[in-house]
Amino acid sequence: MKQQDRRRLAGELRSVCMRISRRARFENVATIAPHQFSVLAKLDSGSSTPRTLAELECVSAPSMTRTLTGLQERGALTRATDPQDRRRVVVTITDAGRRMLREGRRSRDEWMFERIRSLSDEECAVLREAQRILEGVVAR
Amino acid sequence: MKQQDRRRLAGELRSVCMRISRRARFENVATIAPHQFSVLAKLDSGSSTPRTLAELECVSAPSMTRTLTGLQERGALTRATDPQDRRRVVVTITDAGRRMLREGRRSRDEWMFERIRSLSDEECAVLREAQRILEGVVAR
DNA sequence: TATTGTTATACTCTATAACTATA
DNA sequence: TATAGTTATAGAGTATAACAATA
Repeated sequence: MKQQDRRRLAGELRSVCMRISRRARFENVATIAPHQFSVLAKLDSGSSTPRTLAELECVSAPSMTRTLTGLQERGALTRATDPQDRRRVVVTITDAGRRMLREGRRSRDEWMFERIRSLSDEECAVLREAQRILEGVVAR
Repeated sequence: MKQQDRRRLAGELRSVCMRISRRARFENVATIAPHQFSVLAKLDSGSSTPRTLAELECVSAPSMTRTLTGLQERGALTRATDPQDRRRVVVTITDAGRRMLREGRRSRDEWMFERIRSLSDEECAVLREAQRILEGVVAR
């Protein structure tokens, strides 16, 4: 495939991903905001600290403090000072947080599922393969 | 493909589209914000009014007023009262606005292109086909 | 009286700078 | 003196309510 064609493919793929992303976000009834959702997803695979979370999410430390406070007020996580280094705070997801995460996922996926279900098996196979390739692309 | 598998595919596709969307947005050097970019893209295919643009963009009328004012201050568009119905304002993109739009597109697409260029021809073919299917999905 | 657009005001999420506690 | 986290404050972008101009 020529470089020119790849450039066009890149542009069109980027565009369609953005539109899907936008609609899956807008057209759902999520009770949890995107930035909160993203933090809970990180915490679901293990406890962390505010600083680490801020770096992973590409936001400032004060922004993360605020996000964590909001989630804590809703009972989605706990904050505890690390006994080893008492400057540090260990953030841990709660069962309620896991429920919010699950509900958020379900809500977002519903939009996509409604549009996938009417496709042919062949089309789904292409999308499955594309998803695998894109996982590699985004991992870089 | 079983319903269960489709549901999982939907979730994973939605997720990877969001991550791509997020990174293509964050990791670019765009001089134009996403909501401004989106409005200019609409105007590029023809003049419009604040109200229509607000509805297309799913934002309130005052928000659109603000966005338009910002773009106008940067010389990206003009506002003129409609002589037929003097309550209405006709918004038109300028040449400077078209240049911003082009530059914004180039900047966003660059991230994706850098990751597409090292794929095999076969992988690109799958992505091309997937893009076509996803265009249909998002059109609904 | 209804419609189009803007202004007034407030809320949320973001950032940088200043501060506190601990190492 | 350096680091982790929070608080203070300000700047975007958003919304609803109130307003002016026009139909």
